[in-house]
Amino acid sequence: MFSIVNAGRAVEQRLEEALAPVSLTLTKFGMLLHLVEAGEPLSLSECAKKMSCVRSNITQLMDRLEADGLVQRVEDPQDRRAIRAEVTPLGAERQAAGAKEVTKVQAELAKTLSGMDHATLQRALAAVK
Amino acid sequence: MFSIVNAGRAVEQRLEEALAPVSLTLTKFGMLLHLVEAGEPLSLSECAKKMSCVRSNITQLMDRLEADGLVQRVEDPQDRRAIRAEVTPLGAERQAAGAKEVTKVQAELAKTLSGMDHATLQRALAAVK
DNA sequence: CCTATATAGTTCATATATGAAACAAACTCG
DNA sequence: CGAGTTTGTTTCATATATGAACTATATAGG
Repeated sequence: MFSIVNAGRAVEQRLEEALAPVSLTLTKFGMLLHLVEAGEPLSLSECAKKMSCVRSNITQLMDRLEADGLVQRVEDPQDRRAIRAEVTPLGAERQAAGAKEVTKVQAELAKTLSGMDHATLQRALAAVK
Repeated sequence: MFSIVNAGRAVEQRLEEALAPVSLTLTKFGMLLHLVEAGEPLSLSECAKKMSCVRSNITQLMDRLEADGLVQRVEDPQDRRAIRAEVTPLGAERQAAGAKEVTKVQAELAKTLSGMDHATLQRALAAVK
């Protein structure tokens, strides 16, 4: 059981290290990825759902992303309560750079797990969730 | 790759939920477990090594464990710089209660993964580390 | 023996996470 | 329509984590 926890943390660590050179953390990269994939500004509540975390966490994350100039808070004309997060050009650029690093880690990991049955592994890990 | 990270987080979450009723977090339980297993007070640096974290983290963790009355800082007569963490009777009791909960989660997880080749899974997860 | 360095712990700034409480805006129902 | 509820965001207190800077002690070499 602790092998699963440790393996998860080890992969996280590797991703953090890979993203550090492009000045991103895994959390920031994940948020940017969701926003880029969505193709449109997402409300902070939607962001919280995508990131599987509570909303107050997103408030803080957006503060940091805005301070980095990667994201901008924009008002929602449809709902005056809502605030949407919009990726800036710099944010999109940074996300793309991060994606390259992540792909590298993925390739390394695939190599590490060569010889294993990926489908079986995938099924086992999915079952845990 | 993200399956591994997610699976790890999911297991962590389940452990946190299982430990909550005995007023422990996974971090606190882990620290108590190491101390109980050691069978003697450990210096805070040794604690950091066991927990695979930096020493400043242990300073804070011990502050919380001491506030909970689960651990006590004791001086080391051999080395006046060092401070050792000693489990209190309450701490030992709490650790034992936590261990029961952890065992339950382990059993559930084994059931979830029944039909899978545990050895293969174990090997794959170990390879990632 | 004294100086240089290493080790032990803490403090501080910061990142990430949660959950409770507060507040505004939107919505529902009688 | 207006009261009560839900939804969206923020603020605060707290837990967990890192790394740099600081202090005290130990230890090694000249």
